[in-house]
Amino acid sequence: MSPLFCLLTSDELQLVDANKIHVQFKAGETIRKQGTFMSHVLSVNSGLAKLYLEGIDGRPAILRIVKPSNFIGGPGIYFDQMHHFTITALLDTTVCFIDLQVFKKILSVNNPFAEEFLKDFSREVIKVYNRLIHLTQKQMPGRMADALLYLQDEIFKQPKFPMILSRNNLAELSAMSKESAVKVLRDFQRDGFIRISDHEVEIIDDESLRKFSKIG
DNA sequence: GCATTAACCACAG
DNA sequence: CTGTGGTTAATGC
Repeated sequence: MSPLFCLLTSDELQLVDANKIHVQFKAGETIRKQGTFMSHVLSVNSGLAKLYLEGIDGRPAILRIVKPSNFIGGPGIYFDQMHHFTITALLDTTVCFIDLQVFKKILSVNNPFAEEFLKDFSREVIKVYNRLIHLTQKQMPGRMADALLYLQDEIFKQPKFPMILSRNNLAELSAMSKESAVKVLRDFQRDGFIRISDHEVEIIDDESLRKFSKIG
């Protein structure tokens, strides 16, 4: 469960417990769809999922990878009760759904919890601002370096990790065509920055990738 | 002009 | 899904 829920009283925790359900998703399945009614807030228990915007012609732009204990609310909670992004499972994934009305009810009476929720939400907004800058003002190698470093630093926390994302997924994460993603990754390999074997990526030259990330 | 960047397309494995 | 090569358009010396 997300650390957010540590701030609940035992009564509130019981209320949440009574109004939540766990669901198993297979890799590739859609967990929530952009534009549909938001009935619950989510917490990922196991697995990995991608959270993305459906842009022009439904073309995806990945906002972030969601990992276990991540809480997913979204800007629709207090606006239009809609999902403003789609979430699909990258691996077999279990998700805990908490009734939205119950969640809002607790927010209205538990101040520390509400503050922590806002803090969490604000952090996400700031991250999106940062991504916007990176994606609009960097060239392809810089954006791909960002994507790889993001996976290393924030998702897997180690330089060697399973190749969970297809070339196409990496392209969606770094806002470029899949062809360009293939070419940039090939260049990175040729220059010895990374190694990609079967189902694993290894970041060999962290330093150079960070330089690319910096200069764009 | 000439080079660079990056998308789009067609196509092959 | 992955990879290649050619074409095209925009932008920058």
